[in-house]
Amino acid sequence: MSKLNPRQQEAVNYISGPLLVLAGAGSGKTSVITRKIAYLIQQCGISARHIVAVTFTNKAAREMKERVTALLRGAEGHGLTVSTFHNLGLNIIRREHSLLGYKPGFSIFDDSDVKSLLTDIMQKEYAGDDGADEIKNLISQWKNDLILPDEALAQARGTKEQTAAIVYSHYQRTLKAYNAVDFDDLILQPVKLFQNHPDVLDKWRNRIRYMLVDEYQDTNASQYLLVKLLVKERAQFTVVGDDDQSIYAWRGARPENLMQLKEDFPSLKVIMLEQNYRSTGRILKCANTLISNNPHEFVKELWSDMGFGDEIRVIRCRNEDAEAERIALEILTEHLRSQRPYSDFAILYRGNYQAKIMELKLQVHKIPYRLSGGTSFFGRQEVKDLMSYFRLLVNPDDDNAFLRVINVPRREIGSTTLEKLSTYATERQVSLYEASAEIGLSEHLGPRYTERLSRFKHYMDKLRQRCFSDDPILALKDMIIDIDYENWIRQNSSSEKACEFRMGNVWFLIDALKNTLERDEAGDMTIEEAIAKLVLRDMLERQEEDEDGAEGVQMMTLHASKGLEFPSVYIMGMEEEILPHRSSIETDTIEEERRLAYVGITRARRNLTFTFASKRKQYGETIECTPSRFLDELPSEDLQWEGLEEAPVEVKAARGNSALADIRAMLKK
DNA sequence: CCTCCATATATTTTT
DNA sequence: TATATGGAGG
Repeated sequence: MSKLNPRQQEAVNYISGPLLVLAGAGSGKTSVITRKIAYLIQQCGISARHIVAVTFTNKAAREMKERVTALLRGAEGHGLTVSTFHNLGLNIIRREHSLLGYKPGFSIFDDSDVKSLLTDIMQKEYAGDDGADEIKNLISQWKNDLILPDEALAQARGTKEQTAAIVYSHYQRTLKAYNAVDFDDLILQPVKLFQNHPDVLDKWRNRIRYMLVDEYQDTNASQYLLVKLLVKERAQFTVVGDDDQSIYAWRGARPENLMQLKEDFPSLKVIMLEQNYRSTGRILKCANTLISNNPHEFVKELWSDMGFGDEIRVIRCRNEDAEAERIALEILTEHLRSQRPYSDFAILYRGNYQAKIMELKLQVHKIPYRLSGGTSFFGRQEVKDLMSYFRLLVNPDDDNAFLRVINVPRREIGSTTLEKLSTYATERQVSLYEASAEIGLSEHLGPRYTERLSRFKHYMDKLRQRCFSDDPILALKDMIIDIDYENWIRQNSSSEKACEFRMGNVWFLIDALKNTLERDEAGDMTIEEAIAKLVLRDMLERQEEDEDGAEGVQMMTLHASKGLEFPSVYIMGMEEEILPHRSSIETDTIEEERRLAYVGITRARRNLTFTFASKRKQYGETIECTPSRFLDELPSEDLQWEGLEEAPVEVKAARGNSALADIRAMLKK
């Protein structure tokens, strides 16, 4: 454990009021938070069970918990809560579900569930499904801003918003009927609960006496309100954030919450952490210069004592192919020459689509790599199928899950049968599952079909019983064999190898569930909870990580790189329309793109390289590219340009300041 | 119910 | 240009 610097120490020791820590990139904010938790417990006599630390990702929460545990002895940390916002919300809803009108075992709808439900609603009610994505975003925005369906309808402007508001109210009713919540509800519902039931809020306030919030600049309106409600009056909290690393505004994050804090808590103390323990001086100089182009409320200037370091390179390439080739070759030679492991290198890009060529080039040169992001594990068919089975088991009202699994594998229940079942269920005001075995159904359907439906229901009923009385994991394993899921997968796979892989995912999921149940310290985790955790991606990433010891070049989007660090960083596609993304140029919101570039730069410990292509194939046609304006904003004396061979002789001679202008002039021709 | 061809469509995504 | 989705037809 390293010593804290005076500012960090101050942040740890200040407990007499609300505190905002503006922690620059690499300034050791996690140390501050973890040390502070230990301090609160060991020096201030606050019991761990009264402390709550919130993060945005499971990974951050896990890491934090591990580091705190290392600082504590024995049972000191018992009852400490370190969780994500969503997990905290989930726990609140679970404890108070009846007040909110949910039954135990409620489902959590992920993005794809939400989308399919919305398309369904729109098709049924409004004949047409154009812009389901847009409507989904609008609804999500409303929820993040704590706007309920009625209010949304009242304030909707234009036909699109009005339709969205109507769909919203319909959607919310349907979710309730399905006994389900979506991700946004995990925050919104607790806030509503606290607003409407002061007694319940008091109970939670008494439970949470000190609160710490990480990545505060990423909180949205409802998350902030949740924090505010919980800490009120007592105002015992520490929030840590960095306005310069706010890159999720498009997702509802409100970096202005940092300012808001000052107004809501006049006694707020602000501490800035500017010493960086990660990068060379030159990299930080670059980062500082770039970000100074953004308007600022608080001005930070990162510095470090890690030496000035190498020049920052900017490499111009003929096209996107040459760009990827160049990066691959550089990493290869650097790895061979200096014996540095591949995991020292990271390749960052703006959009996932850029990863493809890069991946190809790395493969050609047999360079191992790890790609994060892209199609998620949860997007896979077999995972969705299985998750739907799990969900239906703990929540029979989940029609979405029912529809997904009813014909997986084939049970000869076609669309006509389901339509009739659905009409009947709506009429009777019960779930599809419930309706499947009701006597009255036979008036609408022939015996053959009612038989098939009721057989399914009875099978699931029996399974549910086993899950709750017996060993649930064993029951689920048996289920997979019972329904001959492997055969179903085989039929739907292109090759035997693909089938094996997919069955691997199935057993992996079961394993994750098993571990979740076993690793629970309190030992009282139910399958409902375990399944909910699975939907929240919790307990899954953990296994993924320790599976493949992380050897290989790291490839990820700039967004995904936040919070990480690498000795050598390559940022590719430094071009107008890519790094300041086209739409952000159009909507005049390049500040966030600049922060994105800033995040990328500050990931690098020692070496930083930018690349860009002068020509690029896009949607079938070749287009000329202009180097990113952000390159212009960097201190030119610290940049070393390469790849200007094709440039006119005089340009070749004139490096530095005028180089970029010359390339521009040349590209114009 | 499944397969194939035409057509549209092209950011970032912690949960 | 590549990929995903949906409709038509077997």
